[in-house]
Amino acid sequence: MTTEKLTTKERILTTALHLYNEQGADIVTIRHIAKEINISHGNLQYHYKNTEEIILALFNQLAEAMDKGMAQAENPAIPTFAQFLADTEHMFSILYQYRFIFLHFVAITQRVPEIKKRYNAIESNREHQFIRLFHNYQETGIFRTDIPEEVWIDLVTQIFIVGNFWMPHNEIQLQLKGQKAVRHYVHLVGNMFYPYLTPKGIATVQTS
Amino acid sequence: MTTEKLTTKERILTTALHLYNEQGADIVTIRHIAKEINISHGNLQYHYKNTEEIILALFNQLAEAMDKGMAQAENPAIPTFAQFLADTEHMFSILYQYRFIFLHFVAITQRVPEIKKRYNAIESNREHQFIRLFHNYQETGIFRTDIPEEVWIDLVTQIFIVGNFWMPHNEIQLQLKGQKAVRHYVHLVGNMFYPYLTPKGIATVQTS
DNA sequence: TAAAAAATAGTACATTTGCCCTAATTCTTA
DNA sequence: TAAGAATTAGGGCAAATGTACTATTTTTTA
Repeated sequence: MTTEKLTTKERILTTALHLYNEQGADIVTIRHIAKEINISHGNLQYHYKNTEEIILALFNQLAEAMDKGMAQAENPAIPTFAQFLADTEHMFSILYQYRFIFLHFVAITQRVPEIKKRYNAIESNREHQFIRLFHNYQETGIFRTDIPEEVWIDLVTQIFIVGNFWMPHNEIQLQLKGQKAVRHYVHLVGNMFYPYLTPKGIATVQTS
Repeated sequence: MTTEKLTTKERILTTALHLYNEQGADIVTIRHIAKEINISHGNLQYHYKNTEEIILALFNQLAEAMDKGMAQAENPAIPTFAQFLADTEHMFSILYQYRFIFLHFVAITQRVPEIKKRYNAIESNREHQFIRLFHNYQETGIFRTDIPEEVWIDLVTQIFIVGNFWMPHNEIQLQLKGQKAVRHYVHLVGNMFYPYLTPKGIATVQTS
């Protein structure tokens, strides 16, 4: 990382992200953020008219990072199950950096409707990716072929629900911090697939 | 249902529940609720010092309804998978009536910490119930016996995540209303179990 | 370097909200 | 029925917040 001076706009975003993650987007106001970086709230408002714009800018950062991660996971060198889990961990780590969004997901999407649209578009993409991946694993004999298509589709939905809401679940039930939380729920995702594996698939997973 | 006059306390709770579900607990204030039922906010405050007390009272209603539902599901006449899904539907319907809690679950538990404690206690109970249920189904040959214990435990966590967060997921992605939403996610829960079924188990499910 | 644009600081104001308090009214009960 | 308790209405206030606005300083650029 370079140590160039950050622009005010950049400092606003990093500080806002920090405060949002610490205290929640419902509590932190423009004045709080301004105070934290020692600028006037009038100045902050010059850069971002209101908190909605800041949240949207942060979401765009997240979406960009997710796009990169997805592109990377799209064509793995070796398409193993272990690789899939490593990619999932990478994705979950990115999501965790923006956890204030997912801890209050509905409130955020109500406050910034644009986010809902964008997120659903991303997820729709991701759904097709999963279906392709499953067929892939079926062809290589890792996943079972005696399961109705409908069940696979619902499996994708399950993954989405866990993917979007593991942070609230952790907040309420476990309170794990940082990578500990990430790894815990990635492990859970791994186990979600266990009963879908063939005997050969199970052998593959256990040796890796 | 009797048509006796409701007490002010009761009217406050039903009106608050309605407003919370419609507009969200973050927006609705004591003054809003008072206005809706045409009493002064001073009067409302006489009955409930603040909104936290109202929310806690509503949660207690929910907890009571859930307890009853659980007791009913505990010892089913015929322990079939179809019965299990019917019980799940009943539970999900109850949860849906108090959807304002689950749409902003983290915010609610932060605002009324008592709710977090109570809910975790309930869920802990429910976890044991599930494990017993699974063993039961294994003994009757409906569920597979070649799956590690760890995977069953994580299955319970999955069910909890889906059980607690299907409403936010619906709000953001599908926007189904009422029983349509309930049935959709109960069906999803049903499919979650498919790969855990034995061939005999699959036959049992399909004929029902 | 002078003018224009960008950035910054800070003021002002209307609204909302939680909270506290008092007065009036209605309902119980001894 | 009269005293006491419960209930109801509504005012007052401080703190917080979003928003708009002005004035000043710094940076760009022609």
